[in-house]
Amino acid sequence: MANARSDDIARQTPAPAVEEPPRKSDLTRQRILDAAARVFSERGYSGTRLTDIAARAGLQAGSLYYHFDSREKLIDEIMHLGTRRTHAAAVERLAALPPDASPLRRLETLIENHLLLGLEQSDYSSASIKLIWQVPADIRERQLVGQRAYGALWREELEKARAVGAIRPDLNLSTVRMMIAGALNWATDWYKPTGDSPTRLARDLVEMVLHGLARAPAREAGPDGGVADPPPATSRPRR
Amino acid sequence: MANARSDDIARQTPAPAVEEPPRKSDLTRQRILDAAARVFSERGYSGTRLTDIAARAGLQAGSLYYHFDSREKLIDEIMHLGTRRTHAAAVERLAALPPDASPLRRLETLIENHLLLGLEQSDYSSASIKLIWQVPADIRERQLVGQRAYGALWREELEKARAVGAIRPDLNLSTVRMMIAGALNWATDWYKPTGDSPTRLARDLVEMVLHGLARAPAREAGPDGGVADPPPATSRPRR
DNA sequence: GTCTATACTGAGATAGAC
DNA sequence: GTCTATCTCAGTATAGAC
Repeated sequence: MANARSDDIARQTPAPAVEEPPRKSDLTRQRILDAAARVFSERGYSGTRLTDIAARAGLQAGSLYYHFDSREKLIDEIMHLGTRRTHAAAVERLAALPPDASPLRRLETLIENHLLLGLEQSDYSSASIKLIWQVPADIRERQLVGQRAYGALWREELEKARAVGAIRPDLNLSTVRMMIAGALNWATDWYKPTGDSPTRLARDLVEMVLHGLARAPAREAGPDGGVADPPPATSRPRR
Repeated sequence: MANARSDDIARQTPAPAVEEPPRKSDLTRQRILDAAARVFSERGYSGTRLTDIAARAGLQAGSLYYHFDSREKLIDEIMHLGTRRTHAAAVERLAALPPDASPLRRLETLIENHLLLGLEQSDYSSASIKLIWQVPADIRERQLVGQRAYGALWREELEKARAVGAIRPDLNLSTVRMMIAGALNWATDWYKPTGDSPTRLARDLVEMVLHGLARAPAREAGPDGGVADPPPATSRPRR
């Protein structure tokens, strides 16, 4: 799938206080993490054996234990990194918006960021999404705690949008959040690189989430300039 | 969660041609299936051991093999039943609509049916949803084949809606289908009986999917009478 | 048909040589 | 640090008594 995955967005290894040459075989540790993120995101929790990870990292299964205490610790770290990475990228992309960007434009950014990271930009993000409901409950609990900050970001943006009347006031926002997450995260599973591009998927998804599936009769332009209105009825149907 | 699950909707054991008393311990077989559906839907693929299933069905692990060749066969059957059940219930509920129900009303029905079965009405449906991306690829392939008819039903209804102009013409319908599935199916994982009721969730979900999150300025009533329009701006916010 | 007892297997984990 | 070899154990599956 993604030989070209960069995964350099928001790599947040805490920078050493002083310039140190990266200790020679913390590089191996990193290789193992990268390999594991990839394999887990491809084969899931029960489909991934330590042997697979070791093979991809170019060593023997037993050698992994020099770097990690257990398979579980390895999973913990990958998922944690995935969440942090998604979160950091979101913050970054929000910051890159013009300061007067509308709340809807900001939500759009959150949606795109999450989907693109999960689909093709980061094995860590994909893995954390794919694994969250596959892993045993204790692992999941730890992860959900770590995801609070990211969840809070979504909540804030949604509330901000509601405060200024950009979104409907009648929906339970935490339900909304979970539904959007579902639509985005499920894609991590069904997405095949042979179909629509991630960018195109993101577009349709943003449209659906913000404006819905139903033909909105005579919808007028909203107060913000950032979000495209649904195209006119004459658009050519797709598929 | 669901001691009261009926699971009698669309139970499709092929009726014997002649009236036969149900063979005494096909009943056991059924008990095993019910137990397995429940446990798998609660603990997932790798969290479920044959011992758990046996315990819930009231026998020893080894005894399962009198009724099923392998754990895999058992999973196959449960998931298959889940799909059939969801599909059959959908057909039933569509048939129960007034013949002049609008296409949007029909989509609404599909959405509600899928969500409610997955959340609380059928362990089989929950299990098939929860397991589909957890099981090994060969099991999944078989299931996806079995789901084609149900997928086709969705596709038909969506296309019908588009044909009469009830939904937007610019979205890729198979993407739409997967996004809706994601929003609905993800709920099977995060849903906790302590929050909003499934009915309430279904309402918000239908609203989101059909009309979107954005405040639609000056939306007018659609041509169909079945679907509630978004409430006025004065609605009281939730959460 | 269901039980008890046991065989088999895959995969995580450890030990010790290099 | 990484290898090879091995231990351990959980969990599926089988055998044979009842």
